[in-house]
Amino acid sequence: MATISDVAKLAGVSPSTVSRTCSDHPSISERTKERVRQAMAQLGYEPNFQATSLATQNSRTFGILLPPLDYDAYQKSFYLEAIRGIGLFCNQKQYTNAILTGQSEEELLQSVQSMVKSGRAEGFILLYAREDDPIIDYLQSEGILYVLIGKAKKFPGETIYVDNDNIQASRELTTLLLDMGHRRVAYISDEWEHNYAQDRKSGYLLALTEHGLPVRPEYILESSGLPEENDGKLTALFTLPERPTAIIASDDVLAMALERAARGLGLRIPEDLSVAAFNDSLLSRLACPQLTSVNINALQLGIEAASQIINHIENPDLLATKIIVPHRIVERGSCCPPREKEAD
Amino acid sequence: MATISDVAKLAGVSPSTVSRTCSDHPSISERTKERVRQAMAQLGYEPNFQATSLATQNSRTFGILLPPLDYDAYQKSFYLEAIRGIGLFCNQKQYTNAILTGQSEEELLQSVQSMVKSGRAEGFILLYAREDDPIIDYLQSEGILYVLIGKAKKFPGETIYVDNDNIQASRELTTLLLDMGHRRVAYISDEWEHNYAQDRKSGYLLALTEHGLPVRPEYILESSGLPEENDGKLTALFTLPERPTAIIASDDVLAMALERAARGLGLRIPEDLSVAAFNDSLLSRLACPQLTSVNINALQLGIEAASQIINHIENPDLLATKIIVPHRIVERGSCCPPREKEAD
DNA sequence: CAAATTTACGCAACCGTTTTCGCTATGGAT
DNA sequence: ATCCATAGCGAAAACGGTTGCGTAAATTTG
Repeated sequence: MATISDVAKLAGVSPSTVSRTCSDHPSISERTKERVRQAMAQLGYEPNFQATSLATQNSRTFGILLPPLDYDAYQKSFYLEAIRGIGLFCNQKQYTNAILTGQSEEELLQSVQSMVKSGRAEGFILLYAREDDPIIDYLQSEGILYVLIGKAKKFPGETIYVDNDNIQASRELTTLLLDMGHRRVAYISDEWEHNYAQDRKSGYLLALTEHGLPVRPEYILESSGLPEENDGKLTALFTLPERPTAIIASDDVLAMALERAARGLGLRIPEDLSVAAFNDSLLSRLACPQLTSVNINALQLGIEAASQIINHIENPDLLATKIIVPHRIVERGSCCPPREKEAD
Repeated sequence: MATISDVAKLAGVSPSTVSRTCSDHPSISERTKERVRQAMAQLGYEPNFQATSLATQNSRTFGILLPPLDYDAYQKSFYLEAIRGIGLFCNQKQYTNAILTGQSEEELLQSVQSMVKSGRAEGFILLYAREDDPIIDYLQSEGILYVLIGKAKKFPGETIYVDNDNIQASRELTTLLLDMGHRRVAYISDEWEHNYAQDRKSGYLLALTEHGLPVRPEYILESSGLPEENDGKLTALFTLPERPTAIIASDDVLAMALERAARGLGLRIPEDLSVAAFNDSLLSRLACPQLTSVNINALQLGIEAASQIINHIENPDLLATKIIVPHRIVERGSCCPPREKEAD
């Protein structure tokens, strides 16, 4: 690899002049700069990354935190899309990102601490947001920059986060069903630990209230674990004396599991049960009938998160902002008006 | 952040002694080492990463290449699992990984070149393998270390790759169907550009031949693009005078799309059509009936790839090895013996 | 007990940049 | 002609480590 002094020699100048040429310093004449640029091109010179960051004391690198071991979550395309968005933006801005993951929360925390103390990372993007997170506590207490994808619960106001307006999205989705004539709409979520599920529930509740409908606790299912494990609870829901005619799932995967359970009980979709969900993953296109789902623009969530963190790295005194990425309800065949006799 | 001389002062030794203590150099007495270690612990010292890599001329970092823009591929959980495996191993070994992606192949190539020339990466893991890849050409011509997940076609023998035995897996899967009594088994793949699809086809062909069955070209569908776009071809396949009674799909997603198409033509699964696929993603558990699929252990593919690249970074004269990660056929409800009248 | 060896550590050079400071021309003002 | 800015560039000191080499003290050897 060519070094700065190789370039300097070839151009007949000193290393400092080459360095200044790279940053387009005004005190170098255009003539000299041109000579230097030619030499750089000729040698295919690119400044050594470690030397630069040692000298400037910044690493242009941040970590991306995947949630610690959570098998099924990893099946979800959301993370990959977000990562891709982050990667895209990084490449543009000449930043580097490092994926961090661990078997456990402690392992992940250790990696984070190590990245910080060794000066490798200038900040972190958390691909998840949960209520009580030791990692956030650490970052917050050390004053380390981080961006959340999801909603900040613990230190809102002082944390930067990128999210959808999940309340609004859920409200719209619920309203869609209500406007079709449904009066018995259920809500199911699996990841209670992830804050966005709570917002989606809030939006659901809001829409019900706005339409003057009562909130029936038996229509709200908040569980966790593999889809299969919920079959019992789902069966209970669908065999209620007044079973719901429509249901909102906080996730496509959950919706699919739910459809399985419903079909097992002889319910047809959408005739007997309308289903709407979130995330608009490939699944929603593959389901029969295709699933009405809210597209949350995961790619753009990633891009915005990267944009935010880089912006804050370069301008440390910027205030904590909150970015809302738009959503889009994609209507497909899984929702239809309720049958006459079942309408309220 | 504490520096090496902070530690040195506190321990009453020179920086070199601290450095040597870190690497457990034999020429430092155990007594002194202990004093230094205490000082390190007290200050929470961790060597500065950029300084270390500048001095030792190695960055303990490699890049992970996602395939350039390929919308649907990103929906697949394979990449995420592999990334997670890589991340897990990296953290253990104190290595850093950087995700690289781009809108186009050129963009990605540029990022790779930049990583190399700036000394940021010591190697790359390619999460995909395709026939004619300018990136591989570049890496090969510059003698840069890389590990493929998938099968190396262009420079086998000189490239390190981690893969499943796709031929064998496909052969077993096909045999499974043949042993059930199926005689008209079709094969469909979408990603012709990815080499593993070709191995899966080979395994399929092999099994047919071993059972003395003819290869019917009309039973082999190799296409690309979104699942929906294949509907025409699939319809043609299923309305053949002698339509297949079983079908192998190179991917779960494809299998789901295929089931949609089949159901649209009134075929029931598995009674009228047995379906078996690859990848064993969450999808295969969510399908009705659940899908028989080959689990390829994506997590371990990632782990092995990381292990290989780190091993080769640290021992540059190691020979190119080839790692085969075991697969596992997960039998679920989507396959059953053909109905009498349809059996050969 | 002197010589030779080994042990245990420090000095200083180096890795490839950035950046402060200072030097040397040059040109304009006086 | 003298003085002062200013433009344009180089020397050298950081940045925080690693490592070859030198050397004093401790130990072994003859």
